[in-house]
Amino acid sequence: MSKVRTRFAPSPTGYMHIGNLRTALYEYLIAKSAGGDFVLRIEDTDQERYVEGALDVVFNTLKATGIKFDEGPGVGGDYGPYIQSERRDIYKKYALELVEKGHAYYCFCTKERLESLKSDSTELGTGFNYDRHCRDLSKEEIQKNLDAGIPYVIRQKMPVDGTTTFTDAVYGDITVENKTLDDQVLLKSDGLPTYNFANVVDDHLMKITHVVRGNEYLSSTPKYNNLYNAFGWEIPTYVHCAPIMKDAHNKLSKRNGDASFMDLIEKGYIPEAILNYIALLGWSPRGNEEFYTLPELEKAFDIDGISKSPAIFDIEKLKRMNAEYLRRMTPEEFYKVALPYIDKALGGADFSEDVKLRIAGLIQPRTELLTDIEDKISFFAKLPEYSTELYCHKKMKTDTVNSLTSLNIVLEALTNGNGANIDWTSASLYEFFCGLASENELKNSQILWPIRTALSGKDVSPGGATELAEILGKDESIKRIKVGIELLKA
RNA sequence: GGCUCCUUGGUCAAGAGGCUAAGACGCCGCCCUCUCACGGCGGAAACAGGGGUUCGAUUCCCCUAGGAGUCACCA
Repeated sequence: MSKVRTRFAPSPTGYMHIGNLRTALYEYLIAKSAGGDFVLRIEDTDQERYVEGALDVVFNTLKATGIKFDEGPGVGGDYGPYIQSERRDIYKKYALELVEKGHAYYCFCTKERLESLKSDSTELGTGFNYDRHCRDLSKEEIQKNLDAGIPYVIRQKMPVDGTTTFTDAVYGDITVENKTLDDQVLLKSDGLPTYNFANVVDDHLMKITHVVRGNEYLSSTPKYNNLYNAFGWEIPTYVHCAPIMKDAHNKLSKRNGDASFMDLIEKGYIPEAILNYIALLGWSPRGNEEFYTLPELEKAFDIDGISKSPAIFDIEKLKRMNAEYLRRMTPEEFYKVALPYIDKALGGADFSEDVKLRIAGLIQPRTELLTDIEDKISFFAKLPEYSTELYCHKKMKTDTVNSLTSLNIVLEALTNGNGANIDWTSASLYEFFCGLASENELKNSQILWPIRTALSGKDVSPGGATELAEILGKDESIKRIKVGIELLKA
């Protein structure tokens, strides 16, 4: 059996959507799980759709996810060029070969004629198929038209009777009647091939063994097979994938304003989580494990696990997975990815590396998206204005009155009492505050909650009273407790 | 409309004739707890409908319904 080769063949539209990325991932995994090659090919045969900088989007996304291509633009390979617009002459040659063999023909029909055929067919409510007007032109007529410089396309000559059956690795055998097959255009009048043609020619020439693509191509696959057969080429294994949906009725798409890979990164998701999540959208592993690194996916992936029905993209599950990825990082890894967000949250405030490391430790289990960080920790740099309502907490049995009492007790103990020289760490502060509570016949929470509130100025904080105190340091903590006392007095 | 495909909890999904129909996200409850989160435990929640085949169908066949794709000199 020949070496497995797959290809990712995006057209450069400047937007790498999630569905595309998943297709690339599956192609990559199919190749790598079999020790094969993964090829990147750019399908830019439609010059009108070309977008400046689109290639970079493709490159950057693949790079960010770790999906490396073995051949393609920039890295080369034995089957280049890998950009279709640079392969123009190749297609023409093969198109002519097909004409020669009697499987394709010149068509001189004008756009106007085709338009009117089309409008007729919509009126009748039937589908549009080219009426094969030019299918049986004589050699002389063709030559005359060519000599006269009349623009032409080359069309594929479909069989008229019988059926065509093809096998898809996901959907199984699919049979269609040949009479439903259109004599599709292979070579456009601008000399460039259609996708339908370029795709087949390139996949063959590049020795692609597994064609992975969206199932919107399912219905045109019989035409491709007729093309392979006309050339006498080996038909690849087809792997058609159901789409990723935004909801029950709409695909995820740029048009709907849905997030691209890069959008998700900007929203604070990390590439590993995104990749892991989309691998599971439309594919299911053998066991119950859901977390896979790319190398693990290479081992676990199999075509049998690909599902036939569309999958709705669930941002909640992605979020959860992202959170889990962040938690599973070592503290050092987390610190590294979180640092830009931490620095942003802390503004210009002067915090040592050590303190930032400890802040990271506090937020690591509490962060779902990296973009959550700023809001969670900005109070470290600047105490927000807050309402004394925050001191009232039913479960903690606190209100503004006993909170004031508690804060005064704490302030006194910390400045003049036996807490004045306390070792300023979370553990010893915790012990000390609990001691204060029992001395004054208070619940721990009646001491700790007011402190936590005074230190953070927030209803929730990434850590309790003593954890916040340790990070803020003694001076700042006392300062904030005083602010709290003033607020409660007023 | 023709053709093709799809249909298990709200979502992702396992299942490949006999199971109390997995697991995960989300949701609810309890526990843990210096708030929140994390973690632990538990719960509610599904085979689109109807016919067959079979001793027995989520699983095989047919029909219906619903949904999707396609019917371009776009990919």
